[in-house]
Amino acid sequence: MIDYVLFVCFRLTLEANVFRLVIGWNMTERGECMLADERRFRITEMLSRQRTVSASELKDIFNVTAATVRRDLAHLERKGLLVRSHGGAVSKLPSTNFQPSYDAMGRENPAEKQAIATEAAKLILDGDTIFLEGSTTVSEIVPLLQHHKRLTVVTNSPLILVELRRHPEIKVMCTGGELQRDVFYLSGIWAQRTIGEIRVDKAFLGVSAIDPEYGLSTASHDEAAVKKILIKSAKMRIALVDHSKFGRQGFAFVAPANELTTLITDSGTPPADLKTLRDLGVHVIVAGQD
Amino acid sequence: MIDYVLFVCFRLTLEANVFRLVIGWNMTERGECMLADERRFRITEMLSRQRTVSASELKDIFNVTAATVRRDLAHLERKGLLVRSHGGAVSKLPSTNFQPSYDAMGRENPAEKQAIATEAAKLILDGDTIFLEGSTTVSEIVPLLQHHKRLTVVTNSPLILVELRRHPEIKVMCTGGELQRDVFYLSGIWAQRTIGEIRVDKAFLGVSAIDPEYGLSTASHDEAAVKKILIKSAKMRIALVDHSKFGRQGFAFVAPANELTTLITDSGTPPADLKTLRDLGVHVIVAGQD
DNA sequence: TACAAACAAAACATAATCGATCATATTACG
DNA sequence: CGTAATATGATCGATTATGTTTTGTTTGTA
Repeated sequence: MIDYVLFVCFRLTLEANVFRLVIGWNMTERGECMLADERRFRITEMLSRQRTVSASELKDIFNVTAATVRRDLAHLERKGLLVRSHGGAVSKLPSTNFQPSYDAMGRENPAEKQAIATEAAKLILDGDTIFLEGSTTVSEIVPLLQHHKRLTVVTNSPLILVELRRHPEIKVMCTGGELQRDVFYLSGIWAQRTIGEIRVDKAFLGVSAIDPEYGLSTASHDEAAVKKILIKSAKMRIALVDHSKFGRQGFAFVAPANELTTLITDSGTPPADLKTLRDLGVHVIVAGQD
Repeated sequence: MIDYVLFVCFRLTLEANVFRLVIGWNMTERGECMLADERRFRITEMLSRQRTVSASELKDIFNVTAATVRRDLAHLERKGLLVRSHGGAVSKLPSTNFQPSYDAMGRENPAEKQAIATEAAKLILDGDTIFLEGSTTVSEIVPLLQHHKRLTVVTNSPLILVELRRHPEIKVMCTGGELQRDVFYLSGIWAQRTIGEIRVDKAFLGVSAIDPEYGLSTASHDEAAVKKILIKSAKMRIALVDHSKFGRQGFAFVAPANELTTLITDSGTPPADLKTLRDLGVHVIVAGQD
């Protein structure tokens, strides 16, 4: 009898307890009345360790309905902390170094990104000095530089550096800095200083979050600092933003949208956002349209 | 009584959880509650390591049917991450594509270089701050850094930078500078300044020409300038030199041989040269000997 | 070539999950 | 006290993920 009780106890508590241990709870702390914010905080805490969470697990842990879990995840998705997927969510926290995040998951919307990069490449003239910032969209520009003459390219992305080895006529410079490996991006004091010392004709910015009113923002403070200086160092500031980045606000503010000279996006972007940007004086190019 | 039951319960769950942790499980890895996204992520992770995966293998690993595996692979193929083939899939990740050209670059004496790099890695201690200079021999050290703790690596080589992304625990910094694409080496004023600002425990120098009497030299003036500063910035200066570099004099002088703390070479080097170096006070290690 | 075994594609079934909507409870605030 | 705002739960049709089955396809071997 006692064995059976123990067994049932074991089964019942096992699942939930794993998570409680993982996220640092102990048994007594869980009250019946948990605030929504508290719950959401716990979710982000889990995601900083786990990469994914499943909706049904969360339902059991917090003793709420699936609807509430969905609302929580939707909320956190709007804040840019995770991406929802069927059955749960995937972490988007910058601090989480789950290995091939750049290699693999940065490959979303390849067609849109390529279309955007094609428009961007059209803006580059022979003899230009340009800055290519580390970002999956921006790096798509590199293969399109075949036929440009006398180009100077400055970059803070090791990947772009490696890609550029195929273009012997291009003069290539690297900013240096500390490697943020989740995004494959050099930042920090060295990057800031070198960028501050130069003046480029065109800077191609990767952007992870844009809200036409709030402006550009990003998940990392370091990255924001680099972008700020880059914006000051460039005559033309061209942002490459696919539609999934719109309406988002990241942790660190970069600049108001009107500091951009040009913004290139794809046809999936809400027309209202495009209009707001144009009213701010930004030259908006929509790739994949005539 | 009930307290006792609860206590035993808790003990049991605790132990089960520890057991899980020990054997490397976490919840998401367990077949029943794995998100599709998680599975696909794992596949890309595998592909970044081994270039190909077999469908039946994946079926067993994830405890799903072949149909699901095929759908996953089809999904990843649409994203451009792999190419499907009968019985599995082949990676299309940039890292794996990139590998061959890197291999082709400097594979003259691979066995010697590897042996030299192995000796070099033995000199690296946990917690060290090291400089890895761009050179094919030096970059062989990178895969050997798996088990070192709390390392800080500074480098002027884009290749080493890219290689190091597989070591999430290592803090990585890049000097910046202008790219010399034939040797894949960052040099120039930015590189010189950043190296001048730091102090590393150990610098691993690639050397393209060494003459025990004349000293170290190289083909490019820029490269020589960087090396000179690097030698000043390092407490230990370790040169990695295979036998083919001996008895040569390059265009630009770097430093006399006695500025080296240590020199690692292979067994093909003339004993007379080794003796001269030892007489100068250089600690000479011959890789591939006892 | 013929044949068996493994693999792939398509069509269907099922269960889990999602989105939207409405109802209810709780809180905040005048 | 009443009302608005918010958070949560409940329900239902739509969507998605997965497994199953059937029917080709490829591959290796005699």
